[in-house]
Amino acid sequence: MHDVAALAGVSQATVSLVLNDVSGSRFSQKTKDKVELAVQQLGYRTNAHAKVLREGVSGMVGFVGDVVASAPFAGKIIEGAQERAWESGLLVLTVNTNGDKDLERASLEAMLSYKVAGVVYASMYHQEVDVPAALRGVPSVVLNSEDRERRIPSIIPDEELGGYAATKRLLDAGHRRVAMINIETLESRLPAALGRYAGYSRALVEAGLTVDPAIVRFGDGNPGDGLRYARELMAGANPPTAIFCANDRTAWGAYQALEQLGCRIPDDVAVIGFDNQETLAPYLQPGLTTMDLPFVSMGRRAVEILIEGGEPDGRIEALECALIERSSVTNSGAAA
Amino acid sequence: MHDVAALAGVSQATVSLVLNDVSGSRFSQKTKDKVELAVQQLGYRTNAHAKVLREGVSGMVGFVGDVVASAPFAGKIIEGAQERAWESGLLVLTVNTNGDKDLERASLEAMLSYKVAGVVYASMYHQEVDVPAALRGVPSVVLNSEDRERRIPSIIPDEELGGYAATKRLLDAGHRRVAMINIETLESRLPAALGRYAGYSRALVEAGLTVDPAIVRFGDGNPGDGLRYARELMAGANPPTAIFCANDRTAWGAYQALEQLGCRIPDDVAVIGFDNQETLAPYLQPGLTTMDLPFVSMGRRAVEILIEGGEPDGRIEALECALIERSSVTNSGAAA
DNA sequence: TTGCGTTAGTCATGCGTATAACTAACTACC
DNA sequence: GGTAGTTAGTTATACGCATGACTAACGCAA
Repeated sequence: MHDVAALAGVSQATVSLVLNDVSGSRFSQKTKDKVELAVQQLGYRTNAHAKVLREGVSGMVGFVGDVVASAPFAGKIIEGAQERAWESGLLVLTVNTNGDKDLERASLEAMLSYKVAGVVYASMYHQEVDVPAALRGVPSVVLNSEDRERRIPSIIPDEELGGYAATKRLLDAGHRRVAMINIETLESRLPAALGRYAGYSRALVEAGLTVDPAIVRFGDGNPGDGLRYARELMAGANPPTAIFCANDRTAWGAYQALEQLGCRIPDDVAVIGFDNQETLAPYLQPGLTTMDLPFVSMGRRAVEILIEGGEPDGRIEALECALIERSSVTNSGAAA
Repeated sequence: MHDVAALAGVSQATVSLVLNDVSGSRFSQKTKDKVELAVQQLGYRTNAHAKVLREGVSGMVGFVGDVVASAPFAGKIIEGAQERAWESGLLVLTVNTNGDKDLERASLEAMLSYKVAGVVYASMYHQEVDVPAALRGVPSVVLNSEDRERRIPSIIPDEELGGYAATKRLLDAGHRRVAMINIETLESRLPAALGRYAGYSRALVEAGLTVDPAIVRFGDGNPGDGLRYARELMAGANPPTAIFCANDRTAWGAYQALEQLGCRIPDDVAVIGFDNQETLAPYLQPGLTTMDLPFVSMGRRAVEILIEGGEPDGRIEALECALIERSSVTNSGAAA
């Protein structure tokens, strides 16, 4: 900046004031032009660190996740976070800890050294999470998990509402006998399994039906169990006309079972999935109607809370899952 | 740091020297302890910006990608980059431009303001890419693409070698009639399609065979075309005993065709895929043997080049794809 | 002429750190 | 007891920027 000032024949202060277009101090157009020209010629770029040093707060937010990269949704969450951050002129510092607590501590430390405006703490595999002590006093948000101590706001997908919407979609199509193949036993306390099942129950009850244990199964989330349990369900005394699979891989297995049995989807049996797995759901025959998890929105919302910077509380925000219509559920009227 | 010094009853310089454990200057254990204690009590954390300001270079690297987050591999590349960066104590500043050139320019500008040690420029959809002018003079690497002007090193997967390895795997199992279903026409210039086909050809030629156009097809990379073309191939006069599908989705379609025809995999017909799509390949019946793209390694290698900081040249580094054995190819001996 | 307001800038300072250059006190040796 | 060498620290400075306080030059009214 001193170089620019020298070349333009003005003081460093003038350069700063002109470049930041500070209101209140007026400069002649001639001076402004000289400065701009010198900036061009020197290829000058401001030093963000000096600015931060002076102003005390940087234009960055931190994102630390224990996500294994293979999780296909990790990228979406990060993208949402980064997108929202940039809208406020912030950059995102990303760290992936793969569950390594030492790395987590160290990288968090590094981020805080860089005076990040806040930290998104994304933990993918635990319902309740212990937020690192270092985050005390730093604006932070827990993503896809919940702060065990309820001090920090958390963002999660609304699994219950998603299960409700999926089931209701089947009921609205006229089905009265709706089975569910879940992805875990309820004892596992997996929030996805719990929530989706709760939504399923609520939708049935609202429609004046009851949950019939004879047509509820708990698999492992893979196609093998989808195949096995769908076959079982269809072989039962009073087989369902629709199956709600708690994830798309399970639905894939159900497709295989139904094909083997000669059942047409959606005419004989409707199927609905969950997760909207993009490498799978669109390519099943017929295309799988399923629930989309709001990963991008979750990333966005997390950063937004950081930016809003209100008083931190332990509230949990559940974001809605969108119904993705394809062709595995008929549009109206009863089936079978 | 002045506060720490005051509390410990020493000078700020002493604190700095003790904390950085500077060799050459010896301090009494007593002084060191006093400093450590004061640091603890105050919860002092060094200000990275002041450090950068003084030293001129920050502990961050930039990662800018035009990747849509849905690309399941984006996360892997970023993870690899971040992992390698952290091994050298660097943090990664991530930006996802979704192809928006203005955003790209602006965020690059911001990164450079933060004095990043280098920039990884990841572009997913073009073979040749115009590297932004701002990257002149900044250590940078082009990832999964090539600098049109050949000034900056590029990292890509070795598609040709992958195609070769996949085909050779089939030949080694005893197959002499190996078909290929590609994912694009060669005219599309898609490097993946081109390279995988080239590898396929080379393997055949090396084995003393020739490429028979009668058993080569060009699909769209989706299961539909896999199904269609596999059926066509098997209906031909001299059907193949093995099919190399240039991606896993296509292989999925091929599985469907073979099932419909009553062919057993791998005994009647062997199938090999490409991409090692984790939501698909392990769940096909039988598990799909396929080639894994080295995304994590590519991310790692890109940052490594930045760190090595040699004289930049336009060399292209192609990283090897690993063969993932599952059960769609027999281990030895001829088939059919 | 004096005094005051306006315009167009400049000066000086501090943010927090690392380090070259310096110093004070002590030890060892003749 | 004087001097050189060592130990254990301190002082001062610069990195690049933003900004409150200041100033020089000019116009204009009384």
